[in-house]
Amino acid sequence: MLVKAEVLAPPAEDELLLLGLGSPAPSPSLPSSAEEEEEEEEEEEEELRAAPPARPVEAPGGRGLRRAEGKRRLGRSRGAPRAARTAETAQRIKRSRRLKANNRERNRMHNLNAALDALRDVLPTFPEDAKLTKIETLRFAHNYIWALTETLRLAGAARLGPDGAAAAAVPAEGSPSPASSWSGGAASPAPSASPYACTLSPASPAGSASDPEHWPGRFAPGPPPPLPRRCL
DNA sequence: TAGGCCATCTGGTCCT
DNA sequence: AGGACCAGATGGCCTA
Repeated sequence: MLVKAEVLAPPAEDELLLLGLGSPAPSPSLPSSAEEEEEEEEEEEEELRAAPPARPVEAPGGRGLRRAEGKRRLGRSRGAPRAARTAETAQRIKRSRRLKANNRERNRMHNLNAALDALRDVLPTFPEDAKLTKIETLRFAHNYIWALTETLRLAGAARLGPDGAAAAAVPAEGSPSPASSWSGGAASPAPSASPYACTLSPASPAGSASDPEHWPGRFAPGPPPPLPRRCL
């Protein structure tokens, strides 16, 4: 499943860019990336196009002056020495690539988060439950899949034969059949459409619980239950 | 206020 | 060379 990153992407600031209006004062720690990125990209392209005759050196804050009606700065030839200018050019290109990489990384993480959200959507939780954290979502999904698999296995065994298999299909506690006890009855992988009488316990399936450090807090592994669910 | 969670930046590494 | 992926660092926000 592919989820477009744009869904979660921050609002576009294209208009501002097109109008030549940068954000008033981007905080130093949060460089209003998209915008700055565009600027820098533009700079890089200009840099590359106009490579040999280096552009006049600008003060770090003087971006707005860059396209000042083609007016040449006086003293261009008297500017920084060529070596310094090329060094600065290299610096700017480096910076531009960094910003590009930051942008890609941001999009990548947005995609990851979108996938995580999609996963949350198909996990059975009480609606009033607080949003699962990332790690909780992954662990819950892991256990949920395990529980569904187990349910299918037991249900299949029940259908197959009367000898032993049927007995195995009935949980030891004598509770109703696993499949029917799932909210909505069907072990659908997309149960979000129906209200839930129960929710799965995110407790670990057997086997992966060996490392307690991986199961902190409310996701600590309990005894591996045949059906990790929590009916209150 | 400490701790948990998160988003973002960053530099390194691997892959195409 | 450029992009994807990864892990560490950092700072903000929220809650107990």
